[in-house]
Amino acid sequence: MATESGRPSNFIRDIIDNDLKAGKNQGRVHTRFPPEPNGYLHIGHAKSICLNFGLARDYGGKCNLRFDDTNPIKEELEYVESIKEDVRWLGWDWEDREFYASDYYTQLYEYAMRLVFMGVAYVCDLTADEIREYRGTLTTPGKDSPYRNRTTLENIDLFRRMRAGEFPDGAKTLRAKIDMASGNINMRDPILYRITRATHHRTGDKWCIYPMYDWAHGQSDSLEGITHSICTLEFEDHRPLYDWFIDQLGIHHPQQIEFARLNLNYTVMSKRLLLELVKENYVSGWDDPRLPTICGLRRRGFTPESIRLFADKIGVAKADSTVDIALLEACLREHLNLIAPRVMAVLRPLKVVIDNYPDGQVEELEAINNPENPDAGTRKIPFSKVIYIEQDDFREEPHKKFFRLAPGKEVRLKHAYYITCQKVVKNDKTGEVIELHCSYDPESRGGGTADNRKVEGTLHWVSAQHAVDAEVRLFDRLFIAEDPSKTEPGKDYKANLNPASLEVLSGCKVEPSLKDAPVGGKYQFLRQGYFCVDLDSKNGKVVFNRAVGLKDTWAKIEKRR
RNA sequence: UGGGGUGUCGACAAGUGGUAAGUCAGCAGCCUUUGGAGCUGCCAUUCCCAGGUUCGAAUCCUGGCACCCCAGCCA
Repeated sequence: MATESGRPSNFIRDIIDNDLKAGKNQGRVHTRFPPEPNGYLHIGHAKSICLNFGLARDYGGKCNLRFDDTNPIKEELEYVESIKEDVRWLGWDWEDREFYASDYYTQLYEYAMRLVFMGVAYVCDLTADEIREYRGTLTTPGKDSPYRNRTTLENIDLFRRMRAGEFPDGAKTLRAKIDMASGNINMRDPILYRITRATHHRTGDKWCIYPMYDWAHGQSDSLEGITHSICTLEFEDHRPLYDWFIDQLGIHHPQQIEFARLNLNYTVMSKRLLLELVKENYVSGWDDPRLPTICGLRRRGFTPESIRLFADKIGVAKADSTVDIALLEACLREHLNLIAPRVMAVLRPLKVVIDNYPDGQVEELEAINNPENPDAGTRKIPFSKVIYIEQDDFREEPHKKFFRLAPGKEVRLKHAYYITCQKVVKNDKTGEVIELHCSYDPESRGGGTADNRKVEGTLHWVSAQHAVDAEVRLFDRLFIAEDPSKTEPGKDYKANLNPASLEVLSGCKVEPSLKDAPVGGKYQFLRQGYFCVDLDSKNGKVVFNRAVGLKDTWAKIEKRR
């Protein structure tokens, strides 16, 4: 995990280094993570969170959590709670600096009034359609609103009355008077306030005018003394507007720096699409383990460390990019490999009777908990005459590279004995293999023999009479297409949903130590992958989610054939 | 046709005029009581293209090309 504390070079750190060298901001570094509470956080937000909080950590600065709650129609308390939980879970601490744009509504109103007094903001009576019309297009300039030259006195009066609730929703707006001919559309007299009678999750019905994001954001940063205001690329051409506001007001000037948002293949990251998948029940909820939401990843079995590691590894730059989801998975494996206890679990059981093993005998065999960490110690696992192995670990007619069990072949049972397959029992009708009869070598107890003979394969197993039943959920990517938005004409991203993204296995057999495994507990099922106890586990029923599989060389060999 | 950005390996991404880091993926091998992990080696004579400057260019200059974002009273 060395890279997590390492300091990868990136253009933002270069800027900060230079600022520090130049003595800007009295050497302060103060960032913020500014989510809108209108949805759950996803892995893309995690990139931004780790960037902002990570910068504060590395430069001995601070990072605020600020909710940009300027649109009461879309925002809810449920979302602010989930956001706080997720940021905390990721391992970051905003201490007492939990802020809301709505904390600044009064100040923002006063700032706006200042602009009105200065003659650079006016009340406009144009309808939404008219405003769009007057705005012009990308290639043609807009034209001035007929209300643009109202007197300052009239604007003061009108703006006060907007706030006082004298006009119906949408009847008027407050606009900055900048330049309707600007090539930058954001500068064509942007709207500062709109009239909307909606109950705000924090301010209730106190306000009937709400600031636009563009008006609130820069001033909020300024009020908080933010030095480096880091945001995504699409706000690059808003920067001149934010600068204009700050300069007009003559207040602290944060420096905005834009970076490329995270894209991941085989998934979607937009809040709108995630909301649709949740609302229309394509997934089980915001925390569906197939979703790239933070809570989905958490339920899936991801650790905060693995996500932070991922954020470090993908870096920060300005070029649009799409990161391979395999990198995210690799980060999870890297962390879980170090910390996850190894256990044995048979997902698709095949019964094996060891004919020469004494009836009724049970041995407690010692098993190492984690070869990567000797401190994890050992545990005892029961062995007996009838065990289960994985169906995939037996082949009647094996390929020469198949190192597992086959008629007449000897394999090692992990931590136990060598067994040799003597007889195959099949279902008369279907021909399906339903049971194996094997012999064991009593000299091989613990997994080795005095003659040092080689066995090609080592299998995991579970003693039948001691096994605990479990349900296991296997997840595959939610979409079959690298870029789900690329579809045939007339179809949308949902056409790319993977119909096999969830496979539920019941009747799985896991070793007895897992009987009371805690929700959220993470394990490596030997030779299979990393699994996490799902919150659906209750009254003795254990449910595991496969967070990620182990690298499977055999699967690759088999696929090539 | 306006404005703002970006182009370095299959995917991310360092590089800031001195001769292309690292990670993931892939490939080959070693090792292995997990076909896991670990270890070793290979994987960009070339940086969107074309000119130019220079002893020397991914880095500087000129001209192209491609891609992304912007016309919500969303953020």
